[in-house]
Amino acid sequence: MDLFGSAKNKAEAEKKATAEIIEAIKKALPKKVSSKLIAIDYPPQNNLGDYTVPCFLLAKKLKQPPVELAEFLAKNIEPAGLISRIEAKGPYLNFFTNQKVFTELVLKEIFKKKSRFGKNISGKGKRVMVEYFSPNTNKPLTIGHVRNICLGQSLVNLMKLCGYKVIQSTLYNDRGIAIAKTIVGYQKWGNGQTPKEAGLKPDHFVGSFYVKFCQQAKIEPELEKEAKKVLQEWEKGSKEIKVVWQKLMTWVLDGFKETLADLKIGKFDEEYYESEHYQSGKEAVEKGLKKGVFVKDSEGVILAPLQKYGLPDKIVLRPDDTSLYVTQDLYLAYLKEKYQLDQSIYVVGSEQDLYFKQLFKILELLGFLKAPNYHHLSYGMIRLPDGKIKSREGLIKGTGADDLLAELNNLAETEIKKRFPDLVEAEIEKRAGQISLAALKFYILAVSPATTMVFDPAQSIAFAGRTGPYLQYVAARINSIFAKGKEKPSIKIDFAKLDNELEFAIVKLLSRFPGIVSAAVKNFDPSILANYLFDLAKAFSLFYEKLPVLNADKEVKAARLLLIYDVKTILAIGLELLGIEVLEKMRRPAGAGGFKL
RNA sequence: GCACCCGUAGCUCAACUGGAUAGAGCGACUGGCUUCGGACCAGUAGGUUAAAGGUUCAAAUCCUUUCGGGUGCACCA
Repeated sequence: MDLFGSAKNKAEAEKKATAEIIEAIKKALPKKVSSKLIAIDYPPQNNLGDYTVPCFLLAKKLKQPPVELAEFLAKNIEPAGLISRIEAKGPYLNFFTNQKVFTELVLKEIFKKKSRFGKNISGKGKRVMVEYFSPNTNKPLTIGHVRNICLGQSLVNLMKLCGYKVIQSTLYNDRGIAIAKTIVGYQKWGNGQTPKEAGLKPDHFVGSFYVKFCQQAKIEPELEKEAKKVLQEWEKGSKEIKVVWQKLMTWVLDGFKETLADLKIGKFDEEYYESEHYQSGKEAVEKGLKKGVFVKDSEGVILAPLQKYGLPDKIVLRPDDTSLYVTQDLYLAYLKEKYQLDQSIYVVGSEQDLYFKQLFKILELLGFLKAPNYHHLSYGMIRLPDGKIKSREGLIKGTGADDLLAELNNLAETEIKKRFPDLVEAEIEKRAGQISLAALKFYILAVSPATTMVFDPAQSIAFAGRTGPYLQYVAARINSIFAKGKEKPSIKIDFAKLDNELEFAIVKLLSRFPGIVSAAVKNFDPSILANYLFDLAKAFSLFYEKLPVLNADKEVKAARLLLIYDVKTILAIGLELLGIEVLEKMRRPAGAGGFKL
């Protein structure tokens, strides 16, 4: 990842500073060098400077020791424009910017552009489909699905900010042996009951039959055969089974809708159902055969020979012409053609890494998109401290999405009541929902996707420290200052008043936001943004602790109001990109009475 | 058996893809509200980056080997 160099998307101040640095170095050198050799970066610590150029590459090119070169450059570059001071520190050439001018550029730009700050055109004119969620429809959702949804959602938001036209899609895996098992379970033990009659959330109700089937099948192995038979009859079009199937699927999807609503996830632009497409996959296979992408072996199996690409061959159609999971992904590629996609992204767990390598190769051979335009956003699974979250035997307590949401909601309510005992019930509920969701989403999104997360239902998600609620809290505090001060921020201030290092640390972080957005999109990794937002919030807290805003001298106050206003702007944009709500207040509204200090 | 991923503080995770003294949060211990919101802030302890070699001016990062964990591997979805 390159948070700096390759990001064309930069704050004005940063653009200007880097251009000046490159220019100055080139001018000071006796020989002409390529700009590529001047790799500007951020120093590891604030006191070292604002920008740094490690001189190794240049030194090699110029055949000079890096330390000497850095010293030479430090002496021979005259600070000008945004650059106020240059220091050689070993082989590093460190640049300090003019704090006042830099601050002015950054704060004004954010104030003027608001949510357009951070926006860029890297995706302009490009159509991209992000397929995520894609659940099996035989059991309730788990925390794993939540990770998928959080990643998909924030990636969509980020790409939209970068100008992409994004089509959100999902694929319901509503066919297959697991569904057949659920049908058998319901037929055997369901007694024609409805979820309502059973007093269960519909997806949990349906899932209970799948679990019961799996438990019972261990004792009665012949149940497995029964399920196979049901699957065959279903595929042949048995009316009787279709009716049951339809009923169960409707329930499950209703249940999913509730969970998605709890997670504040909106509609998908395109919802695909495997049951509707799996048979059409054969057409896709036919086309592939004609193109020579697939071959039929002696037993009548149709496969894609992929060994010459370093991948195992992939079977795409059984000898009896029945299709496989991959068959329908091929068909979907034809269906998706109508969107004239430039890029297609699949958010799916890392256990499918090989599958997607094969799929993308096949799709490329079939003449769809070129390889780099397919991307598998692969994420690690979520495990319990002592193992994996198994879903066949039913969910382990606390790992189901609904349980988890309810549990977090309770925790949040308790926290709120502890702090504000006389808040009205409706307000407690509302805030508990917003805060617990922030905690969950940030907890998941702050970890880079590839990491296998270890999750302990009892203690993993907290509300203090490096958490979603902390970020909400910082934003709420800033709001609070404006509510109390009753003054609007303005850019007609004396920027020289913002001369504290705590303030400049914030300004520098603010200036990096556009690059952070670019990096998050480029790497398909929202955790870059999540971690940045925490750093920004933390920098604000440090400032807040030491320097008063409302009680400061008039001019200082005006300047600081603009600073914190811009912090709030970026926090709000960033949190929204992560799918996290910003709260105006986290405590009882002033004037509501009865608030005890 | 083969392939891919992973191993960083007691725990959960970072580390700008090879750069400066490996950083946060939690937990532990200590301190801070007559001052804009204590879901906060400050401080202390905690590391041979699984181990051993190698490449490099520079390695948690790249290569090799070993150990440990995970995930896949053609007619499941």
